[in-house]
Amino acid sequence: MARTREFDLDAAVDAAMGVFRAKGYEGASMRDLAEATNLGSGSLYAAFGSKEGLYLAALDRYRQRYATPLVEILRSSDDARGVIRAVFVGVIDDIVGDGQRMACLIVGAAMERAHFDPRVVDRLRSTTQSLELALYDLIAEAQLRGQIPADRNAGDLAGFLVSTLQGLRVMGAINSDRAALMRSAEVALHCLD
Amino acid sequence: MARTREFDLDAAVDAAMGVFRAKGYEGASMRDLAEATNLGSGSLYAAFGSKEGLYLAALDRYRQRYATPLVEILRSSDDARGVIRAVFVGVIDDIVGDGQRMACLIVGAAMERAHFDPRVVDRLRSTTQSLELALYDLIAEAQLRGQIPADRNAGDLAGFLVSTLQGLRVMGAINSDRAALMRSAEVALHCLD
DNA sequence: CCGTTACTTTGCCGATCGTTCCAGAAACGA
DNA sequence: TCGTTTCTGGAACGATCGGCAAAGTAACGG
Repeated sequence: MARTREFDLDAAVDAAMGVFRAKGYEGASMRDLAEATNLGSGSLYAAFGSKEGLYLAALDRYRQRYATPLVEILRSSDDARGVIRAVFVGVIDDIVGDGQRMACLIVGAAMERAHFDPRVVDRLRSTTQSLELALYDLIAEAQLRGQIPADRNAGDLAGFLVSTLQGLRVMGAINSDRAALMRSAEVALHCLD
Repeated sequence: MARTREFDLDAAVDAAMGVFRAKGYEGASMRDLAEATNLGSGSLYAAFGSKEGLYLAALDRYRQRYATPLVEILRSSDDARGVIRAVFVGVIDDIVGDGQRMACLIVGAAMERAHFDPRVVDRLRSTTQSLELALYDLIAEAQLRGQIPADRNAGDLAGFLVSTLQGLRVMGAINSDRAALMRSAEVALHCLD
């Protein structure tokens, strides 16, 4: 055997994720990434293969850290309106929270990379679909209990809510106005009535 | 006097807009832009000052060409639901239409440039606000005529609809499924009932 | 027709891009 | 402790970046 890896791969991915959120894919240079991760470029290439590979790892980390918890919230309770509202509030707080960074790596990836990298598209579809599916299950069961009108199509509502979340992220990038975002979210929630 | 400008500035801006839509701000090089406009880079710098200046001109062109017509549609009729649906259908067709390009330079600018360039932010806010105002006027007058329930807040609805449009552009970049986008749009329109 | 003026092109600048490679450091088995 | 093996950081690669300056060219007033 021989020398073992010294640096923390997870921490490096986290740091890279931050750089990509702040500067985008093209705007982030490998030097930026090497500096942020406190690694030499050789180590980065040995670990991730290429800038694109590092970006995919950062995108996966973002999904795991910010998208998966939303699904878990949605599956944590039977109070459909309550958990959906909680998800919306969480996302809005995230948007307004750190105004410097790109709010959402997923929306950024959709705009900047989806047309060039099918692996990015796969990940984005997987994320939106799992979110949509969690919403669908939640809504469908609430309809069975009569908490949401049964004449609405649960799949349509789920897709609409996912779309609305992405819209809030865009609007938040243009105008980081928490109250305005909340008003739009409340209108969207009103669609469940 | 002296020699007059030979090339068509408008055509150059159009070509640059296409390049920025396809590649984003950082992804588009001045050589890409010079090639697309059939101009020397010197002419581009004489006319626009910098890459950022050219980007702003392209963004303004995009607003004029794709955002202003939406406002005009909204102000062209008293049939609130009809014109709003027409706007949504138009945007969705635009999204699905040319699958290669970034659907919307405005969303792309919001993600990639808003955090770096306040002049971009000004333009994005101006565009979303004019769209929101047109929607507000339309909805408020429809409420006076009893075509939309008067207990809804017209401003909230207008902001929500603008946000929804941006969300559709993001979802379209991830999955260019016209029927799915239309279903989400129909749910959003249902909020006017 | 010429002088002037402005526009266009060309080529190049220093800097930086993503990537590769190598010399040295460090951790293992023996 | 030593030899081997792997990892590390930084130097350096060719290419390309945004930007610029100077030479060349075309259109005007006179």
